Amino acid sequence: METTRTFALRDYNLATTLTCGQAFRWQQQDRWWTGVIGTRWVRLRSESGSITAETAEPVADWDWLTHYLQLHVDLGEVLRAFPNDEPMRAAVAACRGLRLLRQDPWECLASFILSSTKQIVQIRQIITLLCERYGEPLAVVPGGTRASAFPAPARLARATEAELRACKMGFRAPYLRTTAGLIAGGQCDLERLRDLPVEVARAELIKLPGVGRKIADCVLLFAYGSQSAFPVDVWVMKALRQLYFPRRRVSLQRLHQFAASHFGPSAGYAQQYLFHYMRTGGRT
DNA sequence: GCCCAGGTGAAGC
DNA sequence: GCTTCACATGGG
Repeated sequence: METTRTFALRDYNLATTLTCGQAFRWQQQDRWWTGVIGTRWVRLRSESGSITAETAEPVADWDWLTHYLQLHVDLGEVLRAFPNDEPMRAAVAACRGLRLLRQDPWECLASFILSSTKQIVQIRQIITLLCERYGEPLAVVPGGTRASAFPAPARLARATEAELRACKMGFRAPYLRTTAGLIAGGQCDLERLRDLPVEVARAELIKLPGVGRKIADCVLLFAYGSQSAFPVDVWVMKALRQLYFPRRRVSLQRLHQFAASHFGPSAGYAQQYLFHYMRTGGRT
């Protein structure tokens, strides 16, 4: 049992991974990245060849952290499965060490319901308010900033629409509240979806209010790890059209077909590389 | 003021 | 089927 542990690894850009728009609660404080994974407060520090983690309370088994960070993944193997074309070579060069996390399905689903037509900085604001107001307080290190767990579905289902709107989520409030109720009531079982074929799980997710193809694909990829999920938002659409179909009109449906056939067994990773590449304009 | 942001659902054709 | 529009809020 200890509160600190160091993990040896390579090809892991912690800062890019935690801020590239897949998770929304990580904050930089001095040399540490502070966040919450499940019901544990944790902070992470990256050094060359290792990541050091510190928790508030002693930990016997660190699997929750290595699983979240996907430390066992061989990034070289992932990248070798990318198509060998110019757009992907440029994206890889711009996103050194970018990894996919493996997040909690409910937090991921709720976060992306709040993401629609919002900039990442605003999504972070909304989620911060939501956690402060409705999440269970967590133990932190002495002198650490207060922290809360992501609010449980039942807690958000119990909030009023007006209360949720006060967290600045606007028209997304009824979507979040109703979906929270369906999860809390067991009409949708997020743990069961983990074991279903990806097409079936996607169809189940899309039944939830405020969840369409894009948000369903985010949950399939970021929470369940389905590499065939390829979320197409405005940035990825821009990337596909500019880089693969310049000066042509291509429908969203056609882009999905192209993505499904072109990007291979690391498609989900390829999507995140294109997303980050476009958002940062090729800067690292 | 204007356009845009990790979209979705409903209404119109 | 596909296209258009409303929906809140804040950044640039």
